[in-house]
Amino acid sequence: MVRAPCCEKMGLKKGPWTPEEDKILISHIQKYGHSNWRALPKQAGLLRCGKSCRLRWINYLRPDIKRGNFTEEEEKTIIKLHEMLGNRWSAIAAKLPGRTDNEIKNVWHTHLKKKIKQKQDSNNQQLYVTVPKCDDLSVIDLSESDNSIIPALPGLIGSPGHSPMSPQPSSSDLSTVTETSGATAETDNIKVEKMDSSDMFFPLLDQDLWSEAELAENSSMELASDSMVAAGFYSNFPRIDDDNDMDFWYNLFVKAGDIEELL
DNA sequence: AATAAAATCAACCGCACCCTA
DNA sequence: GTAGGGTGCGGTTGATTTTAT
Repeated sequence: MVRAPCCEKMGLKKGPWTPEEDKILISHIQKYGHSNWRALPKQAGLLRCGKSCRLRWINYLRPDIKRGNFTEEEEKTIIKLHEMLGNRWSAIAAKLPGRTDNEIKNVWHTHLKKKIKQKQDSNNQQLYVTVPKCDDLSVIDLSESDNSIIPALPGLIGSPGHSPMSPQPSSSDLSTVTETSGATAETDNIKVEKMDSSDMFFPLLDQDLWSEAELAENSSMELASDSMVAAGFYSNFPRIDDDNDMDFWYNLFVKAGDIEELL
């Protein structure tokens, strides 16, 4: 058997659909359904290939399609699902009644990706520790900040063995994150010194330096990996070289707060 | 008002999977 | 077991619209 070309080139129309074509397609599907997309255009008298008909129906003509802008709630759902599922648009669409995979894909590429990046950028400004050589770093209390994203990092900064990056500031210099006086519980606020991006000492590393396989070696890190991938953290953090370091980053990302709070 | 640049979105393309002969 | 047909999916394109200069 010789496979027939998907679209017989001769005489088949491409490009935007006309209202007349839409009408024909809708009425045909209403009468006969769409059990065979390949045969459908011929039966309906459309000069389109089956693929094109299917796409038009699924993405535009289906009666249950929800038109209009995505709500805040829908956007949050997409972000969350994308964090879990990756670019599996149809799976994401299945969780959003009335929305198509194509539409979600478009919204992701045009809006949400940028939105997340902006959030990340602003979060990075606060999350990442600075080289504390500047004397006049002001101190901000995140509890009063609009961008408060770190609920608490008990025992993280300055605790023994937490030295995951290189070059290292000396322990006495590690004043970048300090607990407020009297902080005793995990929910206590912390203070983070305001930083300038030029002060960052985290080297930019390629994602492959910190592979999924490495993360998967440790189940706890595995938990964090999807969120990290989704948030683009890999490119900003150094690799983990020992268990202490592993604990450090695990605490930082998993205990420090749900990814949702970063978004 | 004219033009350029950026954003948006519908549609196409190629691939992979599943089913069937 | 294998090859082809049908379908669905994700990536990409390009026309159109909107915004900025």
